Amino acid sequence: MSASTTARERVRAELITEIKEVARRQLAVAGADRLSLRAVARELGMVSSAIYRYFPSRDDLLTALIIDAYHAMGDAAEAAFDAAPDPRGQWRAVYRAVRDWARAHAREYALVYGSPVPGYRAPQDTVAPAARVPLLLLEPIRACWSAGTLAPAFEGPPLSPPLRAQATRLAAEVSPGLPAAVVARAIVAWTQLYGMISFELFGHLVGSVDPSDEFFHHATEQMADFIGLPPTRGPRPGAAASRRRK
Amino acid sequence: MSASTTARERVRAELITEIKEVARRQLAVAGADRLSLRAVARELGMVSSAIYRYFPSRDDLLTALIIDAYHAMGDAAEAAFDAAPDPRGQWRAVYRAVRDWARAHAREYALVYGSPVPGYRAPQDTVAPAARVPLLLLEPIRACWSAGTLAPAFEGPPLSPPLRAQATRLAAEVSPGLPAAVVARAIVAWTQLYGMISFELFGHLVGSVDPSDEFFHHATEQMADFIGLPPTRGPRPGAAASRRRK
DNA sequence: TGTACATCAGTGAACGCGCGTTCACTGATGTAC
DNA sequence: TGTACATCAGTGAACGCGCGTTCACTGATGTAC
Repeated sequence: MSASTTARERVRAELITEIKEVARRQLAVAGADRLSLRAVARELGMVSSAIYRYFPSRDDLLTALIIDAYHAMGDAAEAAFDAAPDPRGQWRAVYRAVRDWARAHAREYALVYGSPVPGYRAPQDTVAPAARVPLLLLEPIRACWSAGTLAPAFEGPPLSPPLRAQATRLAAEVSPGLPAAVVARAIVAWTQLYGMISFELFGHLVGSVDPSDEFFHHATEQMADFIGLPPTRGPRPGAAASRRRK
Repeated sequence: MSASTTARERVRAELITEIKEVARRQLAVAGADRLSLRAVARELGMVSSAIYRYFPSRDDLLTALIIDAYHAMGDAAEAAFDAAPDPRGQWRAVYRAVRDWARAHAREYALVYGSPVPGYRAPQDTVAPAARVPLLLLEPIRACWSAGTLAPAFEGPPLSPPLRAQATRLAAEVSPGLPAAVVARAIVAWTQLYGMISFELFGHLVGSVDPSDEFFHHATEQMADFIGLPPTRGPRPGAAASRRRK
């Protein structure tokens, strides 16, 4: 682990980053199936076979991009979360951050949440990064539950025994003590969020609520009510950040 | 329009159908980007250029498949709708039919609701077929509204003026008189439904609620409550059909 | 500090593949008189 | 009913393209003594 070894390793790490950046840029233009190792190499001024020093195959490069995308989204959501003043604010912040990230990185979003890339199987390494956003969404729910302030807008149907079992097992892993019914609701909201974003990005809201900003914010509050997060006291979402800076 | 002309046209129509069937079968295996005109021609025992007698380009074949997929899904949903006894039953029936169809035709579903095919732009002809399922979902809501039995589980946030305008315009096109707030809720439910199905098919529920049947049915009822459809009197979803046969 | 050797990065040619689309053409099927 | 002509379906060769991956190789960078 001498200085020189580190130097070589540093160069190597930089090139890996650079390859991923170029690949991401090409992804943004072309979509996942059009992503080509040869094109990436060309843009980097290398010969195509040189890429194989860094990624053993195209699929491995794709996997790296997928993991990066999950993390980029997780980072954005986490930063927004941290800047929010209270549980409902955190909920809003994560919703908004996920959507903003998705709109700014539509192809990367599609890579992760769109149709599975044919022939590609996601390895286990993607599981943890993928869980970051849902875990963040659970956090305000858990906090309110602990504080006794979680007040679902309506009771909803009872859980069937198998669903109760699934939700209980999940709660144990992720937020011990949270009731199964609450977990089930959270999953409903989670799927709504991504369904809404996918519809917006993939063009299915054209003709109904497009542009979608207002609808998005409305759905955010609907789902927060559905979950039972108590209303924020004081200023509304956008204002929260500026209040901090004061 | 003599009999002989019709004969030739009939053969032509049959070949168009056959091409689409083969293409659909290949889609089921490979995914949209791997769909190849040459492969389709090969399977039909034709030379690849012969396809151009029937579809001017690969994109036109894709468009035809997309429209067919919307219609297949619409047909399935409509049949289920027609067999249902009351508004909530219709809601359930459509939810279930859409999911069943999606699971049975995952690649076709992905073609339509997954990532947009790179370089492909959906022409206007897809709009009406795409609207069939959402229109079916609105139907029980409209019926209950007219009957005065629509009872949302909670009031929810007020609509911002722009959202109210969008929802009102949409209601005017689609279900005149339906209040904007109801339309907005319907869209929330609609996006939840497809988000849930996409997550299930694309593997994002692995590790939470997989298998997803129980969760799906739970979400169906949650969303029906959310919308305010009155509960069904008597037997539950599965039983409705057998009751008919009795 | 200097030399012999091992490791690694990158090259360039090649393999073998499949694709969408065009074009001039041959026959067969239908139409008009 | 029969013939001349027009329409259409399908052929086969070709154009021009890009792809992922392998392999033997040259140099440069680092390591051990």
